[in-house]
Amino acid sequence: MAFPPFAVTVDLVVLTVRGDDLCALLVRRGEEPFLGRDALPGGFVRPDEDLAAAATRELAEETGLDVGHLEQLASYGAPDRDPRQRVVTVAHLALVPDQPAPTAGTDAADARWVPVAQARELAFDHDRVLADGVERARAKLEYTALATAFCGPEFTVAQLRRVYEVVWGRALDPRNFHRKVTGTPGLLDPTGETTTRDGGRPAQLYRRGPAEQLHPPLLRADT
Amino acid sequence: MAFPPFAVTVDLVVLTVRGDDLCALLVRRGEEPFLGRDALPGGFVRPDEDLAAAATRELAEETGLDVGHLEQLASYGAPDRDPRQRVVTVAHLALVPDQPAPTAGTDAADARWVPVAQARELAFDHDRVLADGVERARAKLEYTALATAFCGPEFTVAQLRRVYEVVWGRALDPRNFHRKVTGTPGLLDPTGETTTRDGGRPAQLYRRGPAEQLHPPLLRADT
DNA sequence: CCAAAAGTGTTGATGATACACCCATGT
DNA sequence: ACATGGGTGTATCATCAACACTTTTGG
Repeated sequence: MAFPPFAVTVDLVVLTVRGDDLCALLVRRGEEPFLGRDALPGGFVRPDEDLAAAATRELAEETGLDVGHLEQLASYGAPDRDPRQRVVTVAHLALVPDQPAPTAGTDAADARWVPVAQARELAFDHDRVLADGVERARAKLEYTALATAFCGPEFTVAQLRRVYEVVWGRALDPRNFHRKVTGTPGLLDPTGETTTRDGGRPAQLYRRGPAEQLHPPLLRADT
Repeated sequence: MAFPPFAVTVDLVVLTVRGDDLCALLVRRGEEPFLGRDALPGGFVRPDEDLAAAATRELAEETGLDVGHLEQLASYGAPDRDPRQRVVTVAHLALVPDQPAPTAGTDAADARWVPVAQARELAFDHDRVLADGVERARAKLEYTALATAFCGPEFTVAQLRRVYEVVWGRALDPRNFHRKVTGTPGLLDPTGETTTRDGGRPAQLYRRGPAEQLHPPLLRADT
């Protein structure tokens, strides 16, 4: 059977919360096309490899990161998106805890975190892919327990709230947020430990619980 | 540059509401592999064609249907999903109004509607793809105006409610549903016309309005 | 008149927001 | 003592489920 040959790649929108910014992992391209421009990390899918496996492998290669969460985002296959040949890319979204710096991996020694608000003029159609990934992350925080993927294995309610505030760019009431998340059964698993902090009352430490969905959802509407 | 060659296809989960069932469009395979089994309609992406364009073209070829809504669903690319060669398929979800029957198209003269509850043992990994499409449709009815895509250009509130009841498999209160949808600004656009009906008070006819999102959402939870 | 389906009003429960207030720690 | 941030109580407001009720047609 004759069929048109395509190259298939995976690209990764890797997001984290650093300080006051939602950041994406970008690599500087070392070859044409788009030489010198920033791009999302990614690479070819191997002949015997599933799409999810390819995404996991690329993420491990580009960064030594703990992966909080990895899911398929969408596929992009405009005929002219790569000037060399016909390429369809299956983009994936990864949410990871804040790491000191992405450890230099094999593919991309110069991978670095860039606030998504400043990530512009990326190679290929990666502006669009990044925007879709950010929008997906914002939407999913509303009704899933995904925000915990941005935190380390143990975290306080205030750290979790910080994630929501940074991703949504909106202040939340600490009191109501606390009641909401501690009142959702299965969301948070108290460790019994507390943190020593710089100048306030110590906070309870939690691990993420078994709940995946948030019911009822947290809303980001202005109202 | 060397890269592993892949075939890329689009597959379509085409859903409609017929009577008391949510139905999917299936075609009987006329060749190996999976000869004689049911499958989702689909085909190869052409060399100069976008993914969305390929989905639109296939949908037009397989059916002469009015397309209420078409969106990308997900991609599937397990190495062994097609025994002949490495194929990655980009599945799309289409919601269409109830049509008397899919008109025999070029590719699939025997395309037909099958209730999703009875669609089993499909070719390739299409059981999984269909299940993902149905779940996506169910979820999106909650917070978008997508249900109108299942209706014709003009419809009554009761017809729209019927869509929700069939897709969710759950009875809704007619009074509360009516208030909810007519009270959401931009969702429904009254035509001023009414229907003549079999034995009750005539209903107002509506067209779908400009609103895409439902705020607040309609919930399908049991509570 | 009666049946059937459209559409309205009202009520009690539930959840969200806003904010006053108390608790535990470092300096 | 007091600043800082963690955590609780409570009033007000919006929304929802439930259901009695009225309206408009066909037989």
